[in-house]
Amino acid sequence: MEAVTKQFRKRNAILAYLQSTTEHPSAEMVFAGLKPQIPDLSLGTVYRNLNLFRKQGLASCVATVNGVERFDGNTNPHVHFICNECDAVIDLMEMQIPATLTSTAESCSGGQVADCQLSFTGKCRSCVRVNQKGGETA
Amino acid sequence: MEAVTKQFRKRNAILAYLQSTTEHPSAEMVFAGLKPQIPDLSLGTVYRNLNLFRKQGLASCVATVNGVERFDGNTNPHVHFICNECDAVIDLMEMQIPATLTSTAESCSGGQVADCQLSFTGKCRSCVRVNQKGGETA
DNA sequence: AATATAAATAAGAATCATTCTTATATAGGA
DNA sequence: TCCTATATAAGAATGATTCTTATTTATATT
Repeated sequence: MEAVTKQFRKRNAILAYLQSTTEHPSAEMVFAGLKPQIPDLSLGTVYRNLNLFRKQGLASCVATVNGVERFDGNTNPHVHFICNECDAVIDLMEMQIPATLTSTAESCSGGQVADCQLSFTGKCRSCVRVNQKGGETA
Repeated sequence: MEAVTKQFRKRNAILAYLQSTTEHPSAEMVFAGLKPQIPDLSLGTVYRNLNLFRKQGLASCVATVNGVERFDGNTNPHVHFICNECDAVIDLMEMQIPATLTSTAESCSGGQVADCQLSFTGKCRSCVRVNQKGGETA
């Protein structure tokens, strides 16, 4: 049948994928996630559209973990936790970024602030658990 | 004469360079800065030692700007401003990272927080100035 | 001093995430 | 239909970083 237009089908799928997950995927992760449903998707298309979304403000790169950029389709500024063990990037939605911070940064820097990133690194809940269960043999 | 030991001479020079600047240099920038005084310095040595310092807690990567890691020899947690135009990474030393943030993050995440990064992106003071001087011809 | 061992380094190769190039396909307008 | 724009696939190119190998240097031991 194929009555529906094909235009932007892949672009839309990439954006939808990004907005449907909180795992803050890399380009490869988006590609791997969509490939089963879109067998003729190419990695270059993922990269190209992610960069487009970034320019349009529909997505942003929230971290670079082990040399790999991690994207977020949630454009509301929020806090992240990055696990040094399993490379997970986790939202801390309960936390607020103090509103005064940005204006303070603007006056301190003398420049124009466009964005604010607040993130914590360490060992995430599951990795803490795993280590406890195993027990330390030191 | 060359009475002084040569051991760690390059390692020390790299650490000293990192600690003497606030420009948050990349490995290439450290290499370029030291090459005149140490003509037989190799880029691999810079990378290797920067990673060593990172493991030892003597330095950290505070940002990845345009795919390039930027290092900091100042181990006191502090705030950074990253310019999207000139790629400068600037300290905002006057700003404090609210002490409560880290403990809140730890309880919210359920994990163990090792570090906190707070940074602002936008247009730095000099880039704002340049654009004003030139005037917009739109 | 001679030897052995271990760490530091230079040089360049290898890796790998990302970007770029080219050709093809598709949509919309004249 | 013809023309122009954009989207895409495929794979090549780029470039930051890491790895490998051989060499050098320091230290400990004789």
